[in-house]
Amino acid sequence: MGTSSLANSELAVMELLWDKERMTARDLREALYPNSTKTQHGTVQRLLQRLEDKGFVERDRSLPVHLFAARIGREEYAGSQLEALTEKLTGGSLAPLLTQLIEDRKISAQEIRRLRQILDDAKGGRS
Amino acid sequence: MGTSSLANSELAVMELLWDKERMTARDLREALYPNSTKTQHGTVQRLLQRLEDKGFVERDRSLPVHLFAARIGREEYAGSQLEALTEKLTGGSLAPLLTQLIEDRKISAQEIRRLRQILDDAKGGRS
DNA sequence: TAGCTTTACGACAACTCGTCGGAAGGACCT
DNA sequence: AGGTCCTTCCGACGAGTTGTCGTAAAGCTA
Repeated sequence: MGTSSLANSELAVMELLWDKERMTARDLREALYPNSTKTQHGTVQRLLQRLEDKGFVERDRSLPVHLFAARIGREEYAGSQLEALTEKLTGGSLAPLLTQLIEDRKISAQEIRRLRQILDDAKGGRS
Repeated sequence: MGTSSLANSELAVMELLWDKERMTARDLREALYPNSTKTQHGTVQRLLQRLEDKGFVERDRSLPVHLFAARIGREEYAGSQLEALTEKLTGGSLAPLLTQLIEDRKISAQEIRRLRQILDDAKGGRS
């Protein structure tokens, strides 16, 4: 399904949840706004609610102070974004993008080796 | 630096320019809106102007009827978008994304072979 | 009860995107 | 010259998104 995409502030929240697994709104506020004026509660709550609406965040309401957790992993999100990108631009094929990055020297030799390794494993190791 | 990104209608224009190399606004209007009411030439002009502002399109003003051409290729754009994506989500590394796509079976065996081929060529064939 | 924290939500400004409409100018024909 | 087309140029608008703010309601703790 079309996993929608994350805006900047939303991504910042997700980054924290990807690192810490379970946080309260207060934890997030303190991490995002070091000198937290009181007004920024609302901002964080707003972000969390929208992320919940979009299905990116899970909210544990069993306690009065809710706990938030990422519902989709960073890799999973990154993968879906990459898929959307190839779908939109190259008919779903990754090859042209990879070619371009290599031609532009955006990929190091080490990264190339790593990618080869991944592809080799995929070839042999399908269940 | 940061090549900004294309909205849907803008992408539609670029797709045409990527195919045809040089077009007038009229060509574009007819391709985009088959039953072109008169009002839509403004829309196309608007899109073209914004694309020109963003640096995606080049406008030849030497004739009264301007000629438009893509200033960045599809592959180049796709590559820059992929680069922005990895930069934002995985610290610039492509490996996690590739792993994810393979795990989710989003990449066919044929595509995997193709990617391997590209990587092999890159390894041997650097100038 | 008073005080503090938290949730829930309405509202807002800024921005983007796609679209519309109209002013201005040039080319061409009669 | 006048009229008609076509084109460029640009202001504006409605809708949607994003980040923010303010505040009402609810719940705990003392």
